[in-house]
Amino acid sequence: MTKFRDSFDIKIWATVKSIPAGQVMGYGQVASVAGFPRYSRMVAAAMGRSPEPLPWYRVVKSDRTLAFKPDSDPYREQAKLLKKEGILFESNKVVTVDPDDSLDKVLWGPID
DNA sequence: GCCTTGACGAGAA
DNA sequence: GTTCTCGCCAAGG
Repeated sequence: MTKFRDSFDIKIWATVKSIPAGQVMGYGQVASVAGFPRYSRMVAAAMGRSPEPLPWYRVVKSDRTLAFKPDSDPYREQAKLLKKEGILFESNKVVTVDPDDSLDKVLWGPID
């Protein structure tokens, strides 16, 4: 018998892993895409429980700032990984290569 | 069973 | 720009 959390975690992990490099998603967005609207807070908990390394650093808050405290180690860790993906910062906010960051564009590519 | 806690989200002042 | 309040939902004490 599967607990709610088990199936939830699986979906969340799958969704996080589906985020393209150089692209970021909000917690609420991840939850929604995974099929669990309004479970933004649980997304954070699910990531902490992940048995395998996830691109968790591609998940940021809805206002595009990082979820950790700016002076914490995890914050610096995430910032480092993001930069490695080509994502930069501006006033503590992540900046993707596409300001209009729609996943469609990333997945389908720019339409000439 | 109640209260607090979160890697949250959104809106108001 | 900041700080507060409220909504959200499972987990842990």
